[in-house]
Formats: sequence, C-alpha cells, structure tokens
Amino acid sequence: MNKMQDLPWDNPRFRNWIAVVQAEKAIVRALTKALQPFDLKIAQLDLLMNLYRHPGASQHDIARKLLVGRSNVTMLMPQMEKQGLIVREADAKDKRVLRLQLTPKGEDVLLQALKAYTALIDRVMASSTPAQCDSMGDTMRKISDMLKDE
Amino acid sequence: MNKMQDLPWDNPRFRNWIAVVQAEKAIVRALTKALQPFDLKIAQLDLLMNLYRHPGASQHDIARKLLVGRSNVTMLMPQMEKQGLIVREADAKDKRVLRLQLTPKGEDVLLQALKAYTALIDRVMASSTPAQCDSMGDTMRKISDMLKDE
DNA sequence: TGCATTTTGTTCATGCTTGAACGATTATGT
DNA sequence: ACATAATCGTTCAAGCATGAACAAAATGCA
Repeated sequence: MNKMQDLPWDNPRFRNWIAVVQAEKAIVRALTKALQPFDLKIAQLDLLMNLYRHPGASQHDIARKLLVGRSNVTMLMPQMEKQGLIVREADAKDKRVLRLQLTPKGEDVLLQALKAYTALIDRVMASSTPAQCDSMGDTMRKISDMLKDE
Repeated sequence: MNKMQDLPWDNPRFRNWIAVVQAEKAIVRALTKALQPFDLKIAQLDLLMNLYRHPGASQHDIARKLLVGRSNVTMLMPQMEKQGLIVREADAKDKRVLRLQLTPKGEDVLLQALKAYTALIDRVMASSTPAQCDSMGDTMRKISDMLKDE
C-alpha cells in the first residue's frame, strides 16, 4: 500500500493530460501576442473563424459552436461591428434572430490572423510526425464526442 | 491557386490543434462541475497540486509553475486560508517570501478531488490506446518546451 | 558602508466570462 | 384562436485573471 502508487502523477493518462493543459496554456499566451498586430482577441478570432465556415449563422449558433454563453457573443458584437469586421442583419422570417456576416475587411483580417496562427502551430509541431499529430487529433475528437452531451 | 488549398482547415497540424482546444474546453467544463462537491475551483486545484509536489514553495514559485501572474496567487490566498486548505508562514531567512504548506485538510481535499479528476480523464481517454496517449503527451511536452522561454 | 537594482508580495483598475432575469418573438398544444 | 412554453438576444451583477504601480526587503557593486 505504498502511497506513491496511487498518486495521479503515476497514472499515464493523467500525466499526459496535464501536458495537454500546459501546452494549451502556453499556446494561448503565444497566440495572444501574435494577434496583437491585428487588434484581435482570441475570442474574436474564434468567432471570425466560425463565421467564415458558417456565413449567416445566428448569435445562438455561434455561441453553441464556441462553447460559450449567448451573452458572451452579445458582448463581442459592439466592438467587432465598430471595427468593421462583421455586420448583423435581422432574419426576414424570424424577427428574434440576428444573422452574422463577415465584411470584406473581416475576411481579410481573419485570413491574415490565421496565417499567424498556423505559423505558430506549424512551428511548435514541427518536431512531431504527421502520424503522431493525426493520432493526437483523433484522441481529442473522441474526447469532445464523449463530452458533447454533458 | 485554388483558395481552398490555402485554408488553414486543410492544414492537418492546424485542424488537429483545433481539436485540442475544443477538447480542453470540454474537459474544463466537465471538471468544473466535478469539483463543485469539493468547493474547489480549477485554479485552486492547480495550486494544491503544485503545493503537494513542492511543499514550502513561495507564491512566486507557484505562480511560475502555474503560468499565472503573482497577483493571481495573492488573490487566491484569503479564501484558501479561510477554507483551511493551506497555511502561509514567513521564511526565516528572507522576510519577503511567504512559504506555502498544505494543511491535512488541504491534502485530504486534494486527494479526493484528484480522484474525481483522474476518473474523468480515464473515462474520456478510455478509447485511446496507451501508445496513442503517450505519443500525445510527448507532442504536448515538446510544445511546452519550445514555448517556455517566450 | 552607501546607493542603485532586483525580488517578493500586495493593491487596484481594467477587461473578460458567466449565469440569471428580462422583453420580444415564435412554436406548441388544446 | 388562445394560452402556455420555448427560443433569441440583451442587460446586469458577480467572479476571475491580468498587468501596472507600489512598499518592504534583499542583493550587488562601487
């Protein structure tokens, strides 16, 4: 009954997960800096990314995709509209919903910011093989799937 | 020069990294709920974990390990002391530093909370092989190494 | 020693995120 | 049709994290 044997740090899954958390934190810091030239917060970039792939999405749609509250999206709107990154227009059939669109400037800023993002990711993953990287992605997608209804 | 070819979502490294971010977010949500019975925030658990492995660490030490600001640690102290999880005592040789220790209650709460944490991680990683998991951990540690001085 | 610099922890203002309460609108069921 | 319930976006208060500015203490160097 050695106490050390029961410590979570001796559980490979746990120890490896801690590595994920720390790496994610480090990337967030690096990405925050990398986005400063574009006057973009990470939350704004996430929103632009989702909007690029789902043009005309409602604020509720975006909130669900981003795993944040609806109010969070609302709070992002004023500044992003003022920056000219997005436009909001009322849905014709349902007067409750506002549909979001990227402006040309928004799309331009997004693509430039994504270049910085991918450059960062390419750099930090350069020493891992494509197979390792894909395996990691598979593991992560399984995790998201398993938790998506909780 | 098809535009789609240049999209980051077609970059395997980028796509897989996005999966990491989303999985991490999902785990944070699940862990937050799992810690509610212990009256613990994730930030507090992180601190207890580090303190368990580095008894007598200073607040500055902890802040560096957790990748947060010193003020952040300061703000956590009053409640954690009031909860009886930790004690602070002045260093004898350097009157600037306060050394942190887990109380017996702090250690007890930590170990119970860690059981919930590891149970969660074991559950969501159950469908990945140990080799996949280790490979993922290796990749993540490489990322942290690469960014640790920036 | 004497003085500048660095380090440690604290305080405070700022910004971000969340969740609950709300008004307006739409969907459901009888 | 009508009442009830559900949905969408907004507002607001509360909790956290951050970084700059600060006081106390330690260090380094002349």
